[in-house]
Parts: sequence; structure tokens; C-alpha cells
Amino acid sequence: MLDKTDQKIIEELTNNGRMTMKELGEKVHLTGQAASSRVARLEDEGILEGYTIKVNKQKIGYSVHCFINIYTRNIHHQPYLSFLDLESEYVLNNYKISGDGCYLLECRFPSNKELDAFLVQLNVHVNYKLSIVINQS
Amino acid sequence: MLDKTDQKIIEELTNNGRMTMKELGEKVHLTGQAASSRVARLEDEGILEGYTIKVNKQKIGYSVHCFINIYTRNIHHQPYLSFLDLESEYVLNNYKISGDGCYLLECRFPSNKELDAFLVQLNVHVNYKLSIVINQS
DNA sequence: GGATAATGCTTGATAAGTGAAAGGAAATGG
DNA sequence: CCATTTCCTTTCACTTATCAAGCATTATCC
Repeated sequence: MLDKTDQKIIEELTNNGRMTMKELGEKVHLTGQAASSRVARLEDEGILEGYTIKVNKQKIGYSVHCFINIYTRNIHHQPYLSFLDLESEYVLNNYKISGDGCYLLECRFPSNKELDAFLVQLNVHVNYKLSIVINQS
Repeated sequence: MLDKTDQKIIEELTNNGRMTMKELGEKVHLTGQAASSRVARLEDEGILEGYTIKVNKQKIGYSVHCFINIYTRNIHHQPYLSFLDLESEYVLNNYKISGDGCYLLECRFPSNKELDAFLVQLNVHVNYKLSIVINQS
């Protein structure tokens, strides 16, 4: 499905998603047009899902990064999931997991103040265990 | 530091990091050149750290996504961290966290076979608790 | 085996975007 | 009140993207 050239394209675009097709072509030994049509194919196949940016969240005031293990008390998860939708400003990811707990929730907050308010509301729906990210290596 | 326009720019580029500056300008009611110079400033300030792509990892053969709570047995973490460097193909993130455990390790594997081999080696350095992602909502 | 089709590339012309320079409007400060 | 700064727009030369056409290689089918 993916040949060496496709893999290289994915690698290059992961490092710089805004590189010109001409530049990308040079990296993978193709013309810009050929590179462009391969990228279009990767998009059509749903392998390349989109383009985005890496933002320094600390610099824009979201410095508290945490993971929250969720333990549902109720067989109905919908209230919890609906709550996440409302608080989506803070939610990065919500993973349904095997192992300890039902979900692993990844969030970012401007400060402990917002985190605290979030946890109070969260506790209406579920129990939780909080882990704060100290560093990322 | 960031005005409304900057925030909108970040939002738009998060949704489509490859949009043209002209297009971005229209979204935020500026000319392409003005948008471009704001983006350049965001890059200089380190707020916009780079451009990348979203890849469907399942489609390229990395279908097992998991989080591993790491419990170090030894005060020296370096052997564990060096191990991660060697196995970086599978490692998405390694967070130093508060709460249960010392690290939260996020990985992706082509199959349980590679996961198993990874865990065997991991156990040389640390104890762990495994959570497999079933779904992402 | 040879015609046919399909795939993936290159080439070339046109349309579109980018970047640098020049200039103007609004806010800031002596 | 004028000078300065900041941020924007306009213009133009230049680069890049896009589209269609053409060509080579490989696969397919009778």
C-alpha cells in the first residue's frame, strides 16, 4: 500500500507540513507535480488526514497538562461524554482503555484554578485519579 | 501577547496548517501579506513551533495504541530513558508525571507481537502497568 | 506474443501565491 | 503639535501550484 517514496513523503511532511511540493519532490527524487499527485492520493486514501501546527501551549497560557484516569460509577457513560463536549476547550483526548479505569482523559488548563473547577464538575459524573505532567522527554 | 486575530490564526492553522496566507488573511480579515507577517512573528516568538500532518496510524500498520504506567525500581532513570531512545520507533510520548507511577509512556505498535517484545525488554529496566486504547472519542 | 489499458512520471502553459519595498493611517510619547 | 512606531495595504517581480497533454513502463487479456 505504501512504498518507500510514500513513507519518505510522510516523514518529510511530518517534519515540515508546509514544505512546497517542489521542495518535497527534491527530497524524494521526483518532480513537484509527481510529489503533489502522490500527496493527493495519500489524502484520498485517508492516510494523510490533514495538516496542522505545533503550538507551544505554555506560551499561550495553557501550562497545566494532565492525564486523568476515569472510573465511571454508572453504566451510562453519555453524561460524562456530554460533559467533555461542553468542556472541550480543555480536553485534548479521551481514550477508552483497557486496564485500570474506563477512560484516560488528557487535558490542558491555563492554571490550577480552571483544573480545580473542571474536577469539581467532573466528579458529578465519574470518579477519577489525577496525574499532572511535570516534564515531557 | 496574543490578540484575537492571533488566536484566530492559530485556530485556523490548527484546522488546516497548509492553507495559503491569502486564504488565512480572508478568514481573519487581513490581506495575505499581513497574515503572513503575523505568522512569521508567531514563529519567531516560538509560539508556532512548526507545521506537521495528521497521519492515520492504523492505515499505515500501527494499530496497537497504548499507555504504559512506568514504575521505576531504581533511582537511576537513565537506563530506562536510553532504552526509549533505542525503541523510539514505537514511542510517541514519555511524560514525567505526578500521581501513580513515575512516567506515563504512550506507544504505538504494528501488532501485539511487537508490543510483547517491547514489554519484555521494558521489564528489564522498570515495572509497568499497561492500558490499551480501545477507542478514541 | 502483441494489442490494449492502466499507472506513474515528465513537460509546458497558465493561474495563483509569496515576498520585498513603498507608502498611509492610527496610536504613543516627548 | 510633531516625531516615532506599529501595523496595515498596495504594487510588482518572482516563485510555486495546477491542469492538461504526452511518454514510458508494466500489467492484462484474448
